[in-house]
Amino acid sequence: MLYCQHSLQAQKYLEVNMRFSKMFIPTLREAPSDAEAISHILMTRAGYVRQLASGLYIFLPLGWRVLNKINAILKEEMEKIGAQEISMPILHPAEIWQQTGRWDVIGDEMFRLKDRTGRDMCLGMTHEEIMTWLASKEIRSYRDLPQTWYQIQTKLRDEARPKSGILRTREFSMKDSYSFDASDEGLEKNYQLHADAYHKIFSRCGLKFMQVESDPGMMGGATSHEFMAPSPAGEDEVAICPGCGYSANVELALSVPVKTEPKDWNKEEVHTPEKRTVKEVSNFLKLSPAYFIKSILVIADKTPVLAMVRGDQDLHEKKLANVIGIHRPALKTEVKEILGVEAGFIGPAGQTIRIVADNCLKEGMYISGANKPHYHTKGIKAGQDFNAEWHDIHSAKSGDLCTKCGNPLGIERVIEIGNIFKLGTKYSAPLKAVFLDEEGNEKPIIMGSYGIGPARIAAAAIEQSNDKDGIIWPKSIAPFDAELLPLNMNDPKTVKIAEKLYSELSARGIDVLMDDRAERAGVKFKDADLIGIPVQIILGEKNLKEGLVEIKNRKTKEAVKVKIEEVVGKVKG
RNA sequence: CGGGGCGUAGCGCAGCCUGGCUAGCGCACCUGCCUUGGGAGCAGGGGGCCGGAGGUUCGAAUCCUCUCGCCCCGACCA
Repeated sequence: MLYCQHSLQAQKYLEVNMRFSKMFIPTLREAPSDAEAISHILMTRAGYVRQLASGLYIFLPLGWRVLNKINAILKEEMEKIGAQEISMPILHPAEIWQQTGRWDVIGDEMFRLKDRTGRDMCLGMTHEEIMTWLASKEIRSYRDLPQTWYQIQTKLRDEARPKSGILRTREFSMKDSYSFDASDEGLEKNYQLHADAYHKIFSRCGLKFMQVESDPGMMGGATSHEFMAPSPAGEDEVAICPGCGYSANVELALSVPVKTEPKDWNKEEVHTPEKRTVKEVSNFLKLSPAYFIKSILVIADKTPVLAMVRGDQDLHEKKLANVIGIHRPALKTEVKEILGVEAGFIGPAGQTIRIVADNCLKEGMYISGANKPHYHTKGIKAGQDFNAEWHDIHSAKSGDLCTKCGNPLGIERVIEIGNIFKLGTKYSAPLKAVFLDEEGNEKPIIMGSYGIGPARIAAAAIEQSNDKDGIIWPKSIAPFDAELLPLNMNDPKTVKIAEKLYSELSARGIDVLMDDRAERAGVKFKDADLIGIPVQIILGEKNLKEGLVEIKNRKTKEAVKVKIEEVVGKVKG
């Protein structure tokens, strides 16, 4: 009996919450002026989110429903690969972060605080440390492995620059999972299971996406991939080869710049008065920038390094950092001091400092600074005029050739929606998360970590699917399956049929939002399109007189008239 | 952190340069009438510490200084 009362109440509550007149859906006719990204504008206008402060967002009922839909998919696919859901604190003691060294490595991006006793604490930006701590306490034997634990948990990062609405925030929810294995083979398997699960997740969420090679960065470990949703609103770029399928974040994408027609110059010094940049000199000498060497002096750990790329290429800081470590550009005064000539006329010839040069400079003849004010040297050749450490340190750009198959690469802007890392023992070793193998040897657990940002999925879905009228949700993550639009709430017949359809659809497990407001038809249409529920069921007086209602597809705008009795079947199918 | 922009009603904006009536417009909101297939119409109404502090001035939304917040570009992004 008690149970019955409860469920009756629940039923009533549910119904109230599916009526537009009762639900909190504050739609806006105009977008706030500080919104720029389409997803940000539409989520705000359609009443999905509100901003509390920079990088902090409130999810309103519609927005929260979308996140829950996404989370449900995440959970299903995680459980399918044997991951077990747990929940970790977001307030962490400093010691654990100190043990892995990240307490010191990570800078202002970590929120730090002290508890009342003065103990250092931080807010979790990710959970490798805490997950590993747990494993270190509980895992003893190879028999306890493998394990995969996951959570959908809040992360906090004091971002240098929150941006694009919900895409880059200081507090966000993340599905993060962690695998613990006794062997590299085990990790490989879990890594692959996650990659497969991620493909299913993003497909189910209706996204266009791709998996690309990525830079493990400070996460450590050897291998990592990112899942990217193509969109101009993204902040990453990937290089894609249409020939062999090679795809990688431009931070590490390898490419071969298109070769230039070989020149056979005699070495000579050319007077280039006041011409300093590659652009200036190449215009002055009427030669393509590709015949020049761009030399950039940087300071790494107090020692100078001369980095060189071809004149038509750009140096990629991250690629260079992977070779020489953290570095900064040299000051103008340092250039003069170290190389003996002002910036603009520096070149590799005769220099004795460390030189790191882009692979493509190995071949060909170039023009470079003569290390003498207002002069450049024509006819410089690698091996003859200078020696260097050879690496791919240029930014891959559209039209560069694939290192694997030689086809021209394309560059695409993307939103990062997920990543997977092979961590190895980076965290288990310092935190002493170890196990005994069959022979009784103590070994560190082999780990992987895997993240997905649900809010980014939502934002990416909107970025990829919208029109001038509003959002067009993929069915799977829409806040409702269908929206009922009784156009004239003053017409008793309309109301009666709307109520009937509403309860019939609900009874069949279809989530319906009924726009029961006493608004005019135009307002309801506009809001329905803005909110973006995939199916609109339109109840107009004229059609109802003939026993018909209209079912309209939000995406295609196609509408079909069907008999009232057929609505449920039609929507369900 | 560097560069740029903006803070005036819930939202979008004007006014500021060249100081001076009661700070204004559109939308939204409230009341009534009317209307009901693409953000209707008429009439009436409520809502503001002009981001904050200090200064200049007889007088500051407006000029000056400081400060806080938000957005964009860059740096950064485990």
